[in-house]
Amino acid sequence: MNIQNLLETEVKEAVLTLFEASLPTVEFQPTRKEFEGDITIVIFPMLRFLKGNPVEIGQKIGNYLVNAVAEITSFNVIKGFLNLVVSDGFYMNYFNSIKDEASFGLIKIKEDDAVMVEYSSPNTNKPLHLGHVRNNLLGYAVAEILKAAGKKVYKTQIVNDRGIHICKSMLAWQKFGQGETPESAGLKGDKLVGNYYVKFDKVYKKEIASLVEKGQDQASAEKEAPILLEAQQMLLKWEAHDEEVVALWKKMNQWVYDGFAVTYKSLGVDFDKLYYESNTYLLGKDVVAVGLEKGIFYKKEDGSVWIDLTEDGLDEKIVLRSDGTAVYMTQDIGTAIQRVKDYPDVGGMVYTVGNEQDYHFKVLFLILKKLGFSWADNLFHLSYGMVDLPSGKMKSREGTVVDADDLMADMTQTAGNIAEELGKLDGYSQAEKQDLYQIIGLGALKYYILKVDPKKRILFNPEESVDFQGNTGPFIQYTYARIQSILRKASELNLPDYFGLSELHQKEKEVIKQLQLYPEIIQLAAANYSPALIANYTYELVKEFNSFYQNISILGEEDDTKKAFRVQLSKKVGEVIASAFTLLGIQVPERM
RNA sequence: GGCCGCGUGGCGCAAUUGAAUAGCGCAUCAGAUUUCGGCUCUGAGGGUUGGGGGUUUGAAUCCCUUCGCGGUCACCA
Repeated sequence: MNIQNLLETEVKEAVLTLFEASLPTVEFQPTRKEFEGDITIVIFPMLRFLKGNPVEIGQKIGNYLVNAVAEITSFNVIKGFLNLVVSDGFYMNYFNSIKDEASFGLIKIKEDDAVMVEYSSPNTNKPLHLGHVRNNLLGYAVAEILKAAGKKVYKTQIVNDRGIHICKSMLAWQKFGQGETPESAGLKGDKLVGNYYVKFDKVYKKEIASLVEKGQDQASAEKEAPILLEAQQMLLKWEAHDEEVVALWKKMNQWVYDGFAVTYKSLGVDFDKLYYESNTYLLGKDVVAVGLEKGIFYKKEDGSVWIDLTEDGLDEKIVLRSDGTAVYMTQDIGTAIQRVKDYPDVGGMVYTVGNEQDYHFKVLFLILKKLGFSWADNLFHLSYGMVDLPSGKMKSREGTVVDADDLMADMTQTAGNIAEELGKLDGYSQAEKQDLYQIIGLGALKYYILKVDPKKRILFNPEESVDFQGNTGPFIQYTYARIQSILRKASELNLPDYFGLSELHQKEKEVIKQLQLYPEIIQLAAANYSPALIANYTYELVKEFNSFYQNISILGEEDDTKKAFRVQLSKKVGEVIASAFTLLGIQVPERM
């Protein structure tokens, strides 16, 4: 029970007896540091329900609470703010109640309340890059946060494994590959296939140039370049289930999947269920037929099917081509429905997709709602901004992308260099060091990306992104490691296991107050799909701990009971840091 | 051009639901501690929250307007 829940009913009670008015809610705030008190009640919103001077009202409620609630020892009123001082005993009891709770703040999963979280969803013609990294980190973290808030979660992705872009790399390999394989080339499969995608583009550009030289105009040259026509032929063959093409497609896709598996493993993300576009690209057409009957969609003269969303402030959108084939929207409608068929407990979905598709998802959700699906009210587009480099925008064909594997290797390397300079890892084996560097490097990367609001674009500077100071992953990891060191030392001291203090140091109180927020933060983060909230909370906790650490001696204290308490408090802070970082997909090191 | 998003000290980011003097980190300066573990802590300087107007007891937050940046407006995905 935290103080807020305790006070809410008491305050309502107070207002009822003092002013004969009933309040729907009470507004709480942590008291600002410069004022005396632990929790603050804002009087202003009450003025709508009862008349009077805010200061007087505050005084009266304050008096009432001090008398009625044992945990409130005193109060002061400044303007419309009622600052309450909460007794040390309350915080001590609170801490005792959570100190052995292993899954503090986490809510047990309710099986009947499932969410499907989609993220990653790459194309199978090139390796993952920095943009995917943000996507994966966000999607994974949101999935874990939802779990922590008690939702059953299915992590999924839809693999873009078909289409003209896949045929391009297949064709280039067929023409120029000379049987090269990932083994023979010594390359990850996704890298190898990506190279042929680039190769295709080069040849294609050359062909266009030579056509233009022969007098053709640019636009038609782009459409008639022989290699492009060949790729289109290949797609037709694929759709006709041509054995040879399908075999090649399977082989090369498998190379890519093997490569992705490695990248996902180093990123630390996973999936419960994979969907493949090759299986879903025909879905949705039957639903369109149903919607057409219901009058949700309409048919144009050429046979194409549309939906008119002008009344909703959007425009008209096509859902079926005139030749009867599905478009992107059709597939997404069908896939969403398929997912609920596969997992009937799913009552909502989260789509982790870049903000260039904001409009698409707005339309998709609206269509699903109009089609009358009960779960359509619980769809969320986890939209995020682009990741730019100091050099500008990333473009795959121009080679200005940052490859995900290279990036992680770089971060690990940089973390290693910095740690090496700082020393203190003597006695570690090379393998242990490498492990640690990876934990730190990835911690830096993940925290750097997750701490900012997803909506904002990120300017990613690889050189500056590994930082060990301030609001960074490594700084928090470092604090965690320091706590572990304290615990190791403490375990040699033979401290009493019982403790209970009647008085708390202000810094101890502050740390407990910060711990107290953790369960609320998880709920809030889940409600807002916001890993950033967790990240920034963790940093606040670390700062609070450091201030505590600086101001009072933990192991130097002569009183064993106090020492034991402070060790327990440090331990709990460590646990919450680890717990919060786990939600973000970041590991914490025992030493660093 | 229509629609959507963003704009906060030099830089990078915060700020539940509209609340107290807009916080924090880097960087700069001055101290403290140097105790378990180094990069810990305290303080200072630095802001008309892009500009203008409005609603409100109260606005970074809501409304209008304007400027800047980005995205999107395909029978592509």
